[in-house]
Amino acid sequence: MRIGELSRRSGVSPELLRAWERRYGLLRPLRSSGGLRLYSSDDVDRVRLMREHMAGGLAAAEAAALAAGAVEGARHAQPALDLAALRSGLSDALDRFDEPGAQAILDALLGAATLESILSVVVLPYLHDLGARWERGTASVAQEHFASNVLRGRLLALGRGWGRGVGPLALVGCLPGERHELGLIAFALALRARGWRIAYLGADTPLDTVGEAARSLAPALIVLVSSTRKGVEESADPLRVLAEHHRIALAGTGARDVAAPPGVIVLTGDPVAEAERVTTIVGDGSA
Amino acid sequence: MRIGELSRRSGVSPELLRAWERRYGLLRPLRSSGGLRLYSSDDVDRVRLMREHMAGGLAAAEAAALAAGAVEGARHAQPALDLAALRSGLSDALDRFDEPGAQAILDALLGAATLESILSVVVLPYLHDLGARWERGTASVAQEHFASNVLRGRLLALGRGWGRGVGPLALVGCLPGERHELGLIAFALALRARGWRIAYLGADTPLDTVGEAARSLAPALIVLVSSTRKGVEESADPLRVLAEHHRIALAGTGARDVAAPPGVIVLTGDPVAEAERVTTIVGDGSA
Amino acid sequence: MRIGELSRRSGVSPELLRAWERRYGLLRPLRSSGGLRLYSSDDVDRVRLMREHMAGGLAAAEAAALAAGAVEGARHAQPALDLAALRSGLSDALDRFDEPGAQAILDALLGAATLESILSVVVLPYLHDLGARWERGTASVAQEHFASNVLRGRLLALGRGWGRGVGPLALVGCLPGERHELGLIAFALALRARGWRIAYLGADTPLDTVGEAARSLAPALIVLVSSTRKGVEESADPLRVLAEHHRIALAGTGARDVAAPPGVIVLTGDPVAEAERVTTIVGDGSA
DNA sequence: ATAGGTTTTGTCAAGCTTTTGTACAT
DNA sequence: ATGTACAAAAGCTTGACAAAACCTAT
Repeated sequence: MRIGELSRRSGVSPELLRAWERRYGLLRPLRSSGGLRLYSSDDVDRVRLMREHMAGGLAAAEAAALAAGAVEGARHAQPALDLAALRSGLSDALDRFDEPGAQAILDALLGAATLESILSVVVLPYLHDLGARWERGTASVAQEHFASNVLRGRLLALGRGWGRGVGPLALVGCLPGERHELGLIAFALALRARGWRIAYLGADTPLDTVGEAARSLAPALIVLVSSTRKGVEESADPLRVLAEHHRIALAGTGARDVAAPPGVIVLTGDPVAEAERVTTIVGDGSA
Repeated sequence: MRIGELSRRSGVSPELLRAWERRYGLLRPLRSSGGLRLYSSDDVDRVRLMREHMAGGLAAAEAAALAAGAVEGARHAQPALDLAALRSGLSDALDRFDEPGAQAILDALLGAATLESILSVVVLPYLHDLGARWERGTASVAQEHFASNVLRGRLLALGRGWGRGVGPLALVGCLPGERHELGLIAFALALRARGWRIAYLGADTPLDTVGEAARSLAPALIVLVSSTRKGVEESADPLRVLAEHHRIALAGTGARDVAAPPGVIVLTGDPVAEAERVTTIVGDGSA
Repeated sequence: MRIGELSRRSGVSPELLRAWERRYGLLRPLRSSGGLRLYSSDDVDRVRLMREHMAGGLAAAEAAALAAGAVEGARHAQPALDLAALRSGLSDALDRFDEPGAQAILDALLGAATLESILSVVVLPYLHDLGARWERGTASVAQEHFASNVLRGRLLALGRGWGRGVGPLALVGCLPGERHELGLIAFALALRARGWRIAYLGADTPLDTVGEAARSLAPALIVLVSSTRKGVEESADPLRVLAEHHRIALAGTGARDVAAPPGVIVLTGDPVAEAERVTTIVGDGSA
């Protein structure tokens, strides 16, 4: 806003506002191409605060120093959308086997936040937490089954049509024995958001099955997930063979600290970040 | 649409619209073969947004930057499920009599969101908006008919089989003279999602027909809708009689501020919320 | 009809009708042997639509483009529905790893047929056929994985919110070792269509997990599925224990010809029919 | 606080083109 | 029926202008 509007909102004359700027540096407005001062709504707060301090008896110079600093501080204390609260609400609902409640929270999330932030701030941390509670024995297997199925249904629905388009094709699946497909779906969604096409094979996919599909689809990338190191080691030989003909990425906690066959990209970070990285790698190489 | 129509809809003179385009790039209309500017309905929104910002005290240049940026920004930081965009897409498709386009958007919505949120965030607001436009004369009767028929077909398809099952039975219909059944269908779907069985009588149902049906079906609840107050008042006497033998709920904007006969539940809120409330009431009473 | 009649019905002068034809191609009348224009009743609609659009403020050129397109669109939108053809189309699309194609067919199905008929005429026979082809070695494991995941995502989306409501609660899951959950989902959907609430535990659920969930949810029925006889036999003992406290139904081809523990309902038919039967049994008993 | 100059923005005008309904001659 | 013509309405571009708001400097 320009100086007139700021004056109206704050009750301080334009001349005085300019004086405060020159003398105390209270405000640092941007300038238009013609030189007019352009203020933000923060500046209104700053000016109001300054007036309050002066009404409280402070000298102008002191009031300005306080007002300039205070608004900076307040800025950091305001969360836009309370993702943390929604995450714990989701967690509670799923623990209670409350499917409608969980769906309602997911609706709210999907309508208000980006897919990526939902994945990396809500869903993936929730899964991680559920896994930890399961190991400590404070979450039951039934809760884990129930929650997985609710989330899986929802995430798969978001992937509807992910095979369509003109982007590079990613063939995605879990290594044999691996049953946790939520991380894989999250990864596939993150790839999809970057323009990839997805062919989804799901949980517990034998490697010769992957090979079969790869022969007929000729994907630009094969993504395999395993949450256990053992799963990766047991598949080491067929992986090596597969890697001779296709570009392969290996993800999941099981892929860490494993000697990957040559040519296999190891993805150790979170799905969203790694999807970005893989997109860069493949994009540079092939396009 | 051409500049004159945009001017009429937005309340901004053609000269000014051209000036805003030249100076701030607020709009980027297509051109006809002869060079005339052709605008979309998005542009109406943009201009309205600009005027709102100016009414809020912003200078034209800043207001334009915000209005143009709002669309850009929405595109960049897209929520996973952009309900607002889908709603306006639906609105555009129906305005254009583009039935396949509308169906595709409904497909996408049904795949990704809960029926409830689709009803309360997309369909019902759309109906409300259509009604408002119709009153202002900016929507034609043909458009309203077309849109109603597409939505009614789709929603009724979702209700297919809603009479089956084990839940309490709701007998639903419109009061005599009432022809807008979409709100009623939405209400019935929300009840169905809560386990009710539905017997659907549709638009413009004489009350003795309702009485007959009620005698043979013994419903746990009769839901009647009227969008006009007059409709409710004219049916006051037979309603009173019906209420002696059955539990009745009265919904629709016509039900507001009306002296309801004793024993009649008046539902003034949106269908989804009221379906929840009614379910609680009846659930407490009977189960 | 000739141009005079069309003019009378549509309220547009013959000269103007000819101008619209020449300029915008709005109508393409047949010609009599003498060269007179011959119109169909569709053309009346087109002209009326054009006038509606113009009344709505659109310029003639734009109105004509919309009117000509809308009638085209409406024509394409009503092909009769051939379930058998759609089923084989679905099968082909899934065999080809063509996810978008499969989704489009599912869209068409869901828009035009009841869920029940889709399940019993398309999805379940398709699964049966896929199993048979797999045994004969004419379908690959990769195809089966891919198809299962597409269908599972779609069916789970249809079940969204199935935990809500006032109906009896069914706790559903696959027996340990059982990985084919599509039949289970179909069964759950058929129950839901009859007013049941569903708590879904998914594939490969340990029986103590089921017991845990049952203790906290107190379901009216527990549904367990197994496609192999071996799965049932191995779980015989814990099943007996579970049956002492809960009403249990056992479904899937594995449930046939097995000596069921006392009190366990054995469901040997197709999911839709058996859902009906179970609803009758439980409905008679409790309501 | 004032003076004198600058920027911003809504409006208008002139001269020409496009669009579109109607009319007329063949 | 066809083709052409015509005129009113609406639109385009360029350019200008004046009031309001804002700038710097004194």
